[in-house]
Amino acid sequence: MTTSPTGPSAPGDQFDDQEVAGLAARLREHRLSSRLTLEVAAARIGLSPAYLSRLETGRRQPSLPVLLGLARAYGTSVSGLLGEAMVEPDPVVRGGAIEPGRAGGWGYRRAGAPGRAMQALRVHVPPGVQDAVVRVHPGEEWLYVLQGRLKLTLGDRVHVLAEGDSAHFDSLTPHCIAADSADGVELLFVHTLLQSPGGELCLGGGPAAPH
Amino acid sequence: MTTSPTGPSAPGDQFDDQEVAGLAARLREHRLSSRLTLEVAAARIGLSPAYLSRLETGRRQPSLPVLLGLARAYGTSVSGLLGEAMVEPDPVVRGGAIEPGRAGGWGYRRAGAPGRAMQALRVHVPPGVQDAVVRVHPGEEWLYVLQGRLKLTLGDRVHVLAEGDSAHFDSLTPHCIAADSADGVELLFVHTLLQSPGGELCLGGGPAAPH
DNA sequence: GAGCCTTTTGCCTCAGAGGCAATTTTCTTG
DNA sequence: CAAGAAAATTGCCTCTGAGGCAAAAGGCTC
Repeated sequence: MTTSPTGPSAPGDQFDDQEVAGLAARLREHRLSSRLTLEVAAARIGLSPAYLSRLETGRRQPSLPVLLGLARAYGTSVSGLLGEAMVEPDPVVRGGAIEPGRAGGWGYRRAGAPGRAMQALRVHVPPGVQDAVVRVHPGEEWLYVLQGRLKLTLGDRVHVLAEGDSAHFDSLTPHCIAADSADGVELLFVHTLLQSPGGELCLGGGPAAPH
Repeated sequence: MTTSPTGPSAPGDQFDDQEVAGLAARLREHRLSSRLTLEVAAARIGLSPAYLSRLETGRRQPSLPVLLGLARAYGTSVSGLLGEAMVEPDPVVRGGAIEPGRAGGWGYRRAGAPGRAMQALRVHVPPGVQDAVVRVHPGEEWLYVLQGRLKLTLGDRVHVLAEGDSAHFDSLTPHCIAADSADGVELLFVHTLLQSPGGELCLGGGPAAPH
């Protein structure tokens, strides 16, 4: 296709859409956010730096194996690389939402206005306080580490974020956080409540430690 | 890749996994479940029947455009065709250097995952650069000053925010921002496309007040 | 057996994937 | 600002393999 000299090619001749265009940008984004040079990233994936550069500038289109390799290397899916709308293929609804419990010992203060779809908080998580509760609720969450190191558990993966790192995830992903540094961790926390079913995000609970 | 005559090709040389293998079967499945002949389906997608047959028997691998065309024609996603586990994009974005230049003198770098309702950016606004454009759009906006002083105009009021201050307002409020310090201002910027009435500012200095 | 429909295969072409090496650009550092 | 190093891009080449066409198999029904 695409070629067919005489080809009327049926409806939809140019697939070379946003998707493919966005791919290049997304590839670069992924690599940069991991602070990798072309050389390092390429080696890791099994490509030449030159070729990777071409992919990131949209001058080449990856073959399927390469595409899969890229997705794997960057810890994402092909769908993610293509910026594809996340179409849930199966209508299966996973097991019930877990009621958020309380974890004590955190201090926080509102950093945004209350009563909105989006909530922003500045939170201090003292060391040693384990957030044993796994949270699951609708909406989106974003956080940014201001100071210290954060241990963020998403699903079954544990990420350690340093100062300046941020995370963005679906609140439906079971998640819990804890400090990973001696004097706790300071972070900004923004979340949306797409349909808030009474489930107010309960960060505080315990005695609000200052700062 | 795959080729590289001398190529050690790093870890993970055979991407030709289940995914690619399954693709063939899935293609056939999709076509048959629609009761289409190769000829009809191929015409619809814009391929030759022969080639489609080869794809369905795993003797060829589709290029990216073809893959997208197939997904579209069968009303599914690439991910679906590949039988990919729906892997959420890596939620962690490492902090790092801000890309200079882009967007009218501003430097910014995505701090959250793309393609979501909520977008997070880390922005550096150089001094002197006036954001002449007054923005108005649906959604909510939140920002946090990491460094420097920010002049924020909301409607007809001008606010000056210092380090640690944040603002939360409705994007429908005409707004524009500028640096108010010699070496520009560094800020975190989160916005949603959701709706919500009202709009206020939250000045906050240090760590603070509880709940 | 002959017609008809669908799928597979042989064979060809040529675009383009992908590597290498040289060049240019960007970042450091004196 | 020049010198050097590191990163990114580009020129050029090769050769795989995508993808078309047309002929060759199966599979029907009559």
